Amino acid sequence: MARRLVEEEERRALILSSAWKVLIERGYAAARVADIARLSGTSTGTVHYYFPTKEDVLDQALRYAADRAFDRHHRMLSELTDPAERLRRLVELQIPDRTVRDEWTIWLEFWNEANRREPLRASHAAIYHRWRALIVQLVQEGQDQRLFAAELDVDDITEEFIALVDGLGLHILLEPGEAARERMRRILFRMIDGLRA
Amino acid sequence: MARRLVEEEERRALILSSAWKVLIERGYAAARVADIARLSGTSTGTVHYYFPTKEDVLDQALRYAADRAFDRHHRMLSELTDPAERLRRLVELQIPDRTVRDEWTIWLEFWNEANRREPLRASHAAIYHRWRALIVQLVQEGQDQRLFAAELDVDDITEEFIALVDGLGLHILLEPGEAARERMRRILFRMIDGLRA
DNA sequence: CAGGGAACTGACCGGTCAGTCAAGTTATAC
DNA sequence: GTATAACTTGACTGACCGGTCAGTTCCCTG
Repeated sequence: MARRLVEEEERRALILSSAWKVLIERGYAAARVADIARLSGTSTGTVHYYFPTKEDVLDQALRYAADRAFDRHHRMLSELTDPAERLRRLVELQIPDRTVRDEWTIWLEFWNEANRREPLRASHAAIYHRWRALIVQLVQEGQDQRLFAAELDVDDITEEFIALVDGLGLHILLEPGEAARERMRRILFRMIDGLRA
Repeated sequence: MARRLVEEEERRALILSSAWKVLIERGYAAARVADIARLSGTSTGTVHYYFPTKEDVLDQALRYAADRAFDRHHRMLSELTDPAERLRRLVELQIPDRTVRDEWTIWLEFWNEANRREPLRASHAAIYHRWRALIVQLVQEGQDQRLFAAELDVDDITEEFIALVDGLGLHILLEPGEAARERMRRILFRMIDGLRA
């Protein structure tokens, strides 16, 4: 019986976004159901009413966070048209600073959990697949417009780009500093320049 | 009183290597002192005799693992002389397959914990500093021998190399496959070729 | 060989927390 | 207005586990 579907969905989203905050604050392992309940303004009973186990809430919160990050980046890109410009914007959006620090923390937790549990690994793969598809599209557009060299292997370029973002982002997360951020920008911008036809 | 210094050190090393196995098997958060004790063939009391808290054992096990990995790689490199050859060997040693999978799992745990606790972040930074120094030395040797282009920024090249290894390794860990391993090799070898004078 | 301290043991204590459930509240249908 | 089902609550239970400590064993020294 789907009597209060809208409110029910709001409730779920509220719990998930609380779980997201708890994940950032305490991490997957130390997250408590009571924390999520408190942040949501409800009780532990209600959290369990919507999500059978703690694992369910946290896993869905990880996916929820990744989806939202993807959508946000996707939206930001639609303002631009030039493929190289779009790639550069993508870099800017991911350089860890005070505000995107949280997103990187979630990624670390996601990687770790995905490495341990098959079902989550599948979710993770789906999310990365979407990321790759986005980059592949940008690079292909660049080639179609004769802006990027035609002989480049699109999949290799995509993998290299994402690996560089992940690796550099990770390093900045663990050893922050303006110089490191500047270097991430420099390295990736140079790579993007190298795509030119 | 340093009566049984040798045995004491052996004991500590035994406990640390057990902790290392538990870290791989269950992860930092789910590791139990009782697991470490069982694997070491001792009691939880003994584990606590050598290490005040669980955090102490696990943190030291992380450092222990990182040190051993570094030493092993360092040793493998000493067989070679050509800088480009050495870099390629370094890549080969880090492509995740059945045997180095464990090492990558430890890195994931290390990153995650370092991201949450300042003291561990300092240990992590020290370990990465050593890694960077190793690569910097290899690149500089290449430049000194006129094998690598002199105008390259050594620090940028080093950071790019390590970021690529971390990013690609991470992706293979989470989405294994021969094609992905082949791609990691291809991308990094191409980068190394690009250093040529 | 006796004394003493280092090394070791594992039962136990105390705190934590996920998940349950019985009782209550609110909304809907008719 | 009443019956019914959805939803909410939070006290409670049972499992888990880190760290302690009283007691034991082992080894060294004099």
